Amino acid sequence: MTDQLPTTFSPADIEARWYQHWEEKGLFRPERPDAEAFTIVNPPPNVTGSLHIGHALDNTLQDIVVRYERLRGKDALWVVGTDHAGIATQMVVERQMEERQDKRTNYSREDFVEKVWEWKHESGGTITRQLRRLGCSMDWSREQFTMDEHFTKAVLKTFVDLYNDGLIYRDKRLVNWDPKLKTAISDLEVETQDLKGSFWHFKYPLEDGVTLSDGRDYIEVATTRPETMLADMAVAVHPTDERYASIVGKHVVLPITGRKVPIVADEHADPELGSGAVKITPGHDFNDFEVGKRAGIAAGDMLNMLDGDANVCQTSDGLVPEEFLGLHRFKRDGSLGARELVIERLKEQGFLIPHITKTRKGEEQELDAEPRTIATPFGDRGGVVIEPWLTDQWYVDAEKLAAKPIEQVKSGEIEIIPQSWEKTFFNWMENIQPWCVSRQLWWGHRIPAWFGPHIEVREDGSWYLTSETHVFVAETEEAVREKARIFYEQATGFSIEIGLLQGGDFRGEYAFSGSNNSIEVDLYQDPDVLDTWFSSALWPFATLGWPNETDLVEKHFPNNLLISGFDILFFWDARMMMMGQYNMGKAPWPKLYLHGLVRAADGAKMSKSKGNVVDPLGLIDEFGADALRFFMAAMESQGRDIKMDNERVKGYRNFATKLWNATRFCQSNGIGASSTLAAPEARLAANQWIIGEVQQTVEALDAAMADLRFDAAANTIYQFTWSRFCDWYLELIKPVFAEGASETAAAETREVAGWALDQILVMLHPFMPFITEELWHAQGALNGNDRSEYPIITAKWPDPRSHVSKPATQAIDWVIELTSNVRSAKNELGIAPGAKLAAFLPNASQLAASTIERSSAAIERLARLTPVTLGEAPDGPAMQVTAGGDVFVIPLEGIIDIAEEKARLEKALTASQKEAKSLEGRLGNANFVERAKPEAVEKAKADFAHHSAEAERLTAALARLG
RNA sequence: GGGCGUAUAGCUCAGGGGUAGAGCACUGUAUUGACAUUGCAGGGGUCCCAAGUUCAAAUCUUGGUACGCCCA
Repeated sequence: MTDQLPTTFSPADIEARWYQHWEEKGLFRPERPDAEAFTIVNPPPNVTGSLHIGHALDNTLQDIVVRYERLRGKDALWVVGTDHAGIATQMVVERQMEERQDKRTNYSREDFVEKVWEWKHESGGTITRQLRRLGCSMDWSREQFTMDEHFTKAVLKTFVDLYNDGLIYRDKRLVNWDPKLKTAISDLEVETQDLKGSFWHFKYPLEDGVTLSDGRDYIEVATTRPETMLADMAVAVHPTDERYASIVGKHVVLPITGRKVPIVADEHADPELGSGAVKITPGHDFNDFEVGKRAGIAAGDMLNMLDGDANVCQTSDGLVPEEFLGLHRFKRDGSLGARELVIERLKEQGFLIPHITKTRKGEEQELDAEPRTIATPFGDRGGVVIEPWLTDQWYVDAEKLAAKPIEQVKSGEIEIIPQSWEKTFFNWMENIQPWCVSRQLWWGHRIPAWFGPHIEVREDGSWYLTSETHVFVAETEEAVREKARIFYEQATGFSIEIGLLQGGDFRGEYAFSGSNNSIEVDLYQDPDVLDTWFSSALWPFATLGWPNETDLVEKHFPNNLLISGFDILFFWDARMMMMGQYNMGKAPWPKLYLHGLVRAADGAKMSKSKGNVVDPLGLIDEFGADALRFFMAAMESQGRDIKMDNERVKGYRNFATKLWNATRFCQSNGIGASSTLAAPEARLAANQWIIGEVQQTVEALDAAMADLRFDAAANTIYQFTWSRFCDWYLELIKPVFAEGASETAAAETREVAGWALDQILVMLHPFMPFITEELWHAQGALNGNDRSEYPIITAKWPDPRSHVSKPATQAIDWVIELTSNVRSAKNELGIAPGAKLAAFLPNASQLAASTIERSSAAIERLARLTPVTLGEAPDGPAMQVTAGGDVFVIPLEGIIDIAEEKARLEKALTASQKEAKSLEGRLGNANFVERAKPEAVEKAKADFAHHSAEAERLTAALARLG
């Protein structure tokens, strides 16, 4: 530590140094075995991620809370780690391969996964380095990764337990299929966008001889997805629709494929919409799937016309013409797709009903289709249109798991802040759909399920292999072998050897071989991995070692609080509630704090494509991490997004500089570190006053933190530091250090000022950790109070144990009022602000008399009044200034323009009279006096007295001027 | 279509039954003793509109308008 602080605060010079110090000394999680725990888990950023402005907000808020609780003596643990981010990470590595003309499928699954791990070790630490730059005090010694061995164990156990409880099951139904990434995704990963599209109208001819009542031999259907007509399995009409009542149960013969499909009655068909008849493609549309099921079509029998790339494939009935096979679902990269060819063929064959419209000139024109806005589903990662596709996937019974969390939020066991999010939460949770958790990826937690042949045993004890699959779910290979062995031995009565094969994407026949004495059955592991969010849902306890290491789990679960952006309320927060309840029997945390988005300065959402992304690291370089953090805290009011404002960040950089310079001032007067937590004894009014102000500030700050009002907390410490400590206290004590002043007073003031500054540093530390640590040590060095073993990060939160001195408060407030009024009057009258003036105070109040006696130096220095004579002023032109009930007369022969002074006083008088009159009116209203709250009446009376007294004083002052 | 949120000074936002606050910006002013990344002083607001409740509404209720977000 250098003896003298540089004149300007340079964040870059201290940030890295202090961070390294904290981390190396283990100060982010000091040993506090007996202390009360405080635990927050960090939302694990994607291992592929880099710090964006949203992370800066999220992590600043968490760090403020964690540092605050650590200062308050808690055993504060901030769990940190990264998420393996299945899709995102696999995409990153695949993209890198592409750049080298390489691809995933050139490798075995094992080799590819090995390459992802290599990538993770080399490049996966970006965001963790960046979090350090922000000053986040996480427990890096226990850094977690969702694919760590112990974490994987937790994931497998959860899956197996859920399976055994019937809460995870395999089902064949439509999923949201991303044809680019070739994986299923969950509902939440689908983003709907409104696109301009078309609505085509077709004629579907009725089977031989059937006509509608109006004689038509066709039925009209309309669709936004004409290509799916290749897999149509029905036409639906509303059961009450009389137009079609006669043909329900009859058939249409589809153009192109010639497939004969029934006309069914179903409520899904809206008689008001179009013709009232809709084509039904159960294999490629979520609504149609339900209609199909109601019409008695089993999921396994639904026609599928697309492969995993969304190219046309042959349906099981073989009716799709050759020319369609292999075409993409719709136009892509300039090549026409199945959609376009279907339109062309229908048009040629006269089955397309044109859309008639008018041009701007009023001429009729014929279009192939009606233009329409279509809500189109996109995959949030792949960015292509989602295809509803019929596959076997694993589903979590979310409805059952959601029941308890819903109850907990309703009962207040889990508090959501701000509360307005509760409705959104309930709305989703109460209508929750089965959660598709399997993903057709290579990077992730492999699903612990093995498939083998299914065996049926007849009543006579004989058995046979069916075409079905038998699923074995267990945490370990040994357990799977054992389960399978028992199953097959019991069914067959033979001795069974189980082989476990990992041979990739097996969907074919099962091996069942050997002689009667020793049969070998080969099982294949499900090639799929789990949704990333399945594992991160376990974060609040799996990071603590669950299902092992119960001491950490016991102390730190449930966590105390979760802070997250509202954008992951469903993805993550709600699922943690479900899994916390399921695995631990408890809510993962009692409080969920949701913050908003950080937006660009113009209010737009930041996005790479818009190019309006603000890099938090750039802001740290420019203004320092402390300033950025303070900005985030000061702007974080509950329930509103934050608009980026660099000027404001700059303002908080200025605030840091202000504090820096205040400390330099203190040092130049020998004010150094304090050695007590309690406030020092003080006799001087200014010192008593600042002690009281510290006390009030701690109270206000604690209250704000208890309510998680980060803005109020930040503003409290900001206002105290700048507007109280710097602007008034330091000015008030300057005379104490003047030559010839009392050494006792100076000593007391050094004690108190050093203590007050220390309290500021500690209170500010959660918000501005770097500068406060730097100044803390500088203060220690100044008076030989070595703090190398007592850094601020693990210091003690203020506890002044003192009461506010009322007389001191009144005296200092009076000095402040006098000073402000003198300054204001001088300014208005154009008198040099520095001019020292003699003043007279007739009829001094007791407060005035004693304060003038005790604090004449301060009055001279601040109000620049000297000497002050208690008594009548000589006649002549004078400026008159009030403070409380006292009127100072300041003679200004030759300097002052009487007319100006009169005008000034008259302006003030008018204002006072106006106030007084309004209050008088209110007090004259019987209704007010009778019905208003007594406090309100009292206050009105007091205000009236004050204003009328002020008006009297001003009237008298004007009279003096003649 | 359903739900949620927001509307307060030029800008970004707090607040909240007793006629309004912060930061920035703006105006004037100050420069040997911590700080111009500063000090001092000042100007600036029918608190979106309308009705209702009330002694009293910017604040509560209802309706409307505008903007934003989420879900279908």
